[in-house]
Amino acid sequence: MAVTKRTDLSASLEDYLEAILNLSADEGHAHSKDIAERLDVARPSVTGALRTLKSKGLASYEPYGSVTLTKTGRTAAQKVARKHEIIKSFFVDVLGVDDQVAQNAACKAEHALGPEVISKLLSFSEFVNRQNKSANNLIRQFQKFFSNTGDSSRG
Amino acid sequence: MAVTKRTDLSASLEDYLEAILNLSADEGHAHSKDIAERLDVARPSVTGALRTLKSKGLASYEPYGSVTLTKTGRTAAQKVARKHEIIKSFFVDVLGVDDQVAQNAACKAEHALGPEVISKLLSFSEFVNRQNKSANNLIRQFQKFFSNTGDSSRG
DNA sequence: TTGCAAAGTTAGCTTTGCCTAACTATAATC
DNA sequence: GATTATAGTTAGGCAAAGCTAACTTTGCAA
Repeated sequence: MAVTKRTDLSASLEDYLEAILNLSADEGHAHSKDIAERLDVARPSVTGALRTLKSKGLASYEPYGSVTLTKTGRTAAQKVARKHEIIKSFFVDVLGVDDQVAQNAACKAEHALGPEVISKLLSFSEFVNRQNKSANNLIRQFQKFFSNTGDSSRG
Repeated sequence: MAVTKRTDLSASLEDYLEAILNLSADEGHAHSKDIAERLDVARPSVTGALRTLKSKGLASYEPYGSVTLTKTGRTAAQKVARKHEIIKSFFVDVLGVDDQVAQNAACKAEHALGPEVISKLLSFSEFVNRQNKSANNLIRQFQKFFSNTGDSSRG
């Protein structure tokens, strides 16, 4: 098996990578200030994180310059973003969780779930979202089932 | 709405609570040393955590004495343990994830998922594990579907 | 009953990740 | 080209959570 990661990234650094990736996609560039806003963090915290990302070879960045991801960094960021998408889509499409709640939960869970779980979660969503009548029907049944038995006081 | 928690617990403190609860159930008592072993942490780290739990009114504990949970502590611990069970059972019974992998993933995800998601996840597992033929059948279909399309390199 | 091993604690240190206050660089406008 | 707002950095600090090394307590066993 190929060696993919030498050092595991912290949840925090994964968040920074994801923010840079998303800002680059949404705005065309990732400014330090925008990263701070997106992560709801003070500007000096971003400076520090960028230094760390650079030292790990994940981001290209010069003081007062703009931020881009290296190839390695982009790959890592995409992995996190993909997890996020998969988890959120499962929460929304299968479980019927509210979009904003799903978004927040996915933000946290994306750092907790490894490849085995993610892979199966994705397959499950795909399976269920297929033009598979019985699967679709099952989800509709579930939504109905939930509205009878489930309520938020059970959490 | 009733006030349930004044201060959110860190993931780490939740882990300690859960360990104390589980040790008490499994062994009849929770010794500091056993908590350290279960959480794979050094003994002094446990001393510190117990002091914190005590200061928050979650554990009863005197230096060199034994550890028990207060009523509040037990409630909090049970909430965490219940999340763990729900998540793990979903991973194993619905997704067909390996038991040990599911166990580890649940350990981490239990700190990330709030009541809305947990509640729906539970209902979904219940729904699927019912003597509901079509649901059962669908899960079997999924396992088959997965073995064709899913593989761990997709994570 | 003494004496020793195991359990628990203290002291002191490290890392991570965040903060505020204050300084510097940049770039935009007059 | 000087001025100034904005972006970014530095310095210094704090809290959480862990660690090791060394000390104290406790309880069992000879």
